[in-house]
Amino acid sequence: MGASETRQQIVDVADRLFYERGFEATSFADIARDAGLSRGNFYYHFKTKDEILAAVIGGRVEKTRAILEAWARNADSPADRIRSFVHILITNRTRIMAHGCPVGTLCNELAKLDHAAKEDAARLFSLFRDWLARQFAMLGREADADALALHLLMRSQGVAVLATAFRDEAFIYREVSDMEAWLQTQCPATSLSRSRQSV
Amino acid sequence: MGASETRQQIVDVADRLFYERGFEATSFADIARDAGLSRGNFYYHFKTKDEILAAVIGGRVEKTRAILEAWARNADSPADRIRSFVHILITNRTRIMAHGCPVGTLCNELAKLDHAAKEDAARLFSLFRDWLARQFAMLGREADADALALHLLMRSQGVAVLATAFRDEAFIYREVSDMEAWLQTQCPATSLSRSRQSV
DNA sequence: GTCTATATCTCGATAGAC
DNA sequence: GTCTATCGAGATATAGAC
Repeated sequence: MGASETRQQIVDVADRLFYERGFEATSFADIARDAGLSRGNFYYHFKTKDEILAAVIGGRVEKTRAILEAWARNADSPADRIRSFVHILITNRTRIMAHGCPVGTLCNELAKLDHAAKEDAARLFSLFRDWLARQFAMLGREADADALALHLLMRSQGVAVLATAFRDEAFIYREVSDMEAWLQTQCPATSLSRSRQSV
Repeated sequence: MGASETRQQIVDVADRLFYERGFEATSFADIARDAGLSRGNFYYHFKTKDEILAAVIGGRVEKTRAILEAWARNADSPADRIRSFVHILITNRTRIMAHGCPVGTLCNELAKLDHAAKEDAARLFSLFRDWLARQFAMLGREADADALALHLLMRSQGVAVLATAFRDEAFIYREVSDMEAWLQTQCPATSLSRSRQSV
C-alpha cells in the first residue's frame, strides 16, 4: 500500500475512534490495531498525536464543505437547505445517541484539555454557522441571519446532548419537528410554502 | 484531619478537576496534589477511579437537589422557578465558556467511554427534567410538562456547547432572553404576568 | 490516617533491521 | 514503507513503615 493510502487509512480510523471513544481515550495502539499496522510503522506517517488530530480535523473540514455544497445543490430553496441541516439529527440519530455530535463533543473535550487545536475544531461549527446564515439571509433575514444560524446550531447541539444522555429517539423526532415549525415562523411565507411541497 | 473531612476534600477536588479537565484526563496524582495528599494516602480513601467518580456524581446529586429546593423556596411562582433554572447560564457563564456544562460534558464523556456510571450521570439531568416538568404542570401544562422540560433542558445544553466553542457572552444573553420569551408564549398569561413583576 | 517506596502497566515516541 | 524491539514518563495500584 502506498504512503498516501496508508496515511488516509490512519486518518479514517483515528477519525472514527476519536468520535466513538474520544481523543484522549484513544491511544496510538488502538489506531494502529484498527488500521492493521504496527505502532512503529504508524510513526512513519504521524510523529505526534497532535499531528493526527490536525489531520482528522482537516479531513472533517473537507467532508463538511462537501456536505454543505451537496445540500446547496440538491435543494432549490434556502428553507429546504436549512431542513437538510436539521435532518442530520434524524439521519445520524443512532450514532448521536451512542456518541453525541462529532463536532460538539470534540470541541468540549479540546476545551477541557485546553488543547491548541480547540480553535480549529470550533471552525467546524463556523462552517455550519456561516452556511446557515447565508440561507437565512437569502430568506430575507439579512439583519439577524447569524443569530438565527447560531440559534439553530444551538438547538441541534442541545438535542444531541440530551439524545445521548437519555437515548430517546422520540425526543429527537419531536424536537426536529419543533425546529421545522420554528423555521416556519421565522421566514416569509412564500418561500417556505413553496419549499414545503418538496419535503 | 479526620477521615471524613479528607474524603470530602478529595471529592471536592476531583469534582472540580473532572469538570475542568475531564474524567479521563484527570489522574490520581492530580487529585492528590491539589488535595495536598500523597498518592499512598489517597488509596486509603478510594481504591479505584470509578469509586471516586461515583462519589463525585453522588455529591453532585445532593448539591443539585439542594439547589432545586432553594429555587422552589425562593420563588413564589412556577414561572419564576423556571427562570431560576434558565439564569444559571448567565450566573455560570464564565465557567461554561471555559469548560461547558458540568452535567452535559460528563454525560458525553462517559457515553464515549461506555462507562458503567453513565446512567448515574444522566440521572443528574433527570433531576432537572423532573423538577422542571413539575413547574410546567403547575402552570397548567400537565399534558406536555415533560416535553416542555426536555425542551428547556435541550436549549440550555445547546447554549452551553456553543458558548464553549465560540466563547460568546452576548450569544448566551441573547438565548436566555429568547428562552424567557418562549416561556411567555408557553404558559397561561395570568401566572406569568404575576411572576414577571418579581423579576 | 498518612507517609515513602515500589510494582506493574500502558502511554507516546524512537532506533534500527529489513 | 513496514517491521520488531525498546525507551522514558506517567498512569493505576499496592506494601509496609510510622
